[in-house]
Amino acid sequence: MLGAVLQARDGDLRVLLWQRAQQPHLHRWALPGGRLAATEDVETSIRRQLAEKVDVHKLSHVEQISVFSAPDRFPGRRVVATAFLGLVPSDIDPEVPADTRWHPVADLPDTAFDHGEIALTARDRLRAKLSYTNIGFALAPAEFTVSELRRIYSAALGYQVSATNLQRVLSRRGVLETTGRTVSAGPSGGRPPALFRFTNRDLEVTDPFAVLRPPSRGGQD
Amino acid sequence: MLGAVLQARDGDLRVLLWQRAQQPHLHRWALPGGRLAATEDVETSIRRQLAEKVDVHKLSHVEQISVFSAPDRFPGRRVVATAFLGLVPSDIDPEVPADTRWHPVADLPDTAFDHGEIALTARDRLRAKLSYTNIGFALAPAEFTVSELRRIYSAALGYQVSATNLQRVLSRRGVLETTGRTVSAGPSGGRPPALFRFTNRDLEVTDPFAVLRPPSRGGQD
DNA sequence: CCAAAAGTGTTGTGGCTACACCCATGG
DNA sequence: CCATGGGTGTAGCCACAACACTTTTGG
Repeated sequence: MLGAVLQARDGDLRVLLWQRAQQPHLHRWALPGGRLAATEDVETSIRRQLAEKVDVHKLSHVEQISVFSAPDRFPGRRVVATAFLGLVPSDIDPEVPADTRWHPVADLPDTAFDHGEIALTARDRLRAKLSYTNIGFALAPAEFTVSELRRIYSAALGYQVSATNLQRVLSRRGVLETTGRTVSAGPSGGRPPALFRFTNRDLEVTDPFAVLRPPSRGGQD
Repeated sequence: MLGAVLQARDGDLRVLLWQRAQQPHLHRWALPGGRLAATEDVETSIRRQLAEKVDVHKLSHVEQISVFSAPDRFPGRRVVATAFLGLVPSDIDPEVPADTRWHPVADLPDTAFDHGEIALTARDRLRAKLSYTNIGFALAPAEFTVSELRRIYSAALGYQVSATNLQRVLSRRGVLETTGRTVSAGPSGGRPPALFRFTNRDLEVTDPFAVLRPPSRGGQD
């Protein structure tokens, strides 16, 4: 039961890690997690673990990544871990314990066990879903300017995206809508930006990317 | 540990199910599977289970679907299942036990526990991957005509795909290649079809569907 | 020579990137 | 009035679906 909690922070995509104080893997950085209790399903459990151990209460999105089960992944005894991707909006700053840090996923420290690999898998899953779902809602505040959103997408994807096309793609898909309000311009002037929000804060697939799609007229399934 | 083994058979996408002979869920249809042994990882284990129990030795592709963990999914005690998608090429016909059948996924019988839901999840995963990967190799024989491939894709997707465009999309992506050989025409005449094969029999993503893709010139990550 | 099936040529379209251009503000 | 950042208009591209057309066989 491990959670790769990701957030767009300071221009990078970061993952929450804590530094181990005992053997094995003393001083290495690990993903937070814990054991499944008898009356929970796995998603409930990982949410509880993250709230209790690292004060992350407001995961805007949680999904399963995979089960990691190589017999030698944990020294001594057999440990099978179910790994999760969790996302935190960029305007939230949980009060994490002293041994815990947000590390850039692109520049991980020495990680315990296979936790580095898990973090990278979580990042890749997020990146893929940014393209074909509305999952950006889980990284962004409730309302934001297109510039802010651009910074978030750039951090998560690892390259600069154009604000112009970001707005256009998400609007065309009906993912983004304007609030009608604007916020005042920055200290160096410029036109005051409009505030936007995501129309839907549940995950939905917005680009079914079905090549070989069903015939346009005629029977479905 | 459960395997949803799918195959394109007789024009349908089918899943291998066996009929339970005891309580609970007497006479309902269940996915094959078993328990994880101490020295295996989960993929090795599901391959072993399927070979031992239903004589499926030649899974051309195996991947994890998800962990199913609702506390009440199994009556009595808590059972957490890791579910897999397994694929069998259409020219193989395993000698399955007497209590086992290939059921169309679109028309499932009464299933045990949540196994029906798992089979549908597996089908949806396969359908998505047919669009953006070369996963067709796992459903097709080593060599085949475009017509045969069309039948396989149509069965898996649940709607008719055009042979013309199927060949074109897969060729453009470099997924398909001709063997140079042809096979003789059918009883009703017609031009003898060419034999094709997949260029690669390992899973690869052929359409990265990255909207918001990185700038064409300039810095990557 | 005709029906049937395989395979190619070609047109139109939608969604995207790139970039030029216009808009609204602070100093 | 000009620098700065926000936002729109538009051209071009590319992968695809659709369908007309050509090719090659059996009878």
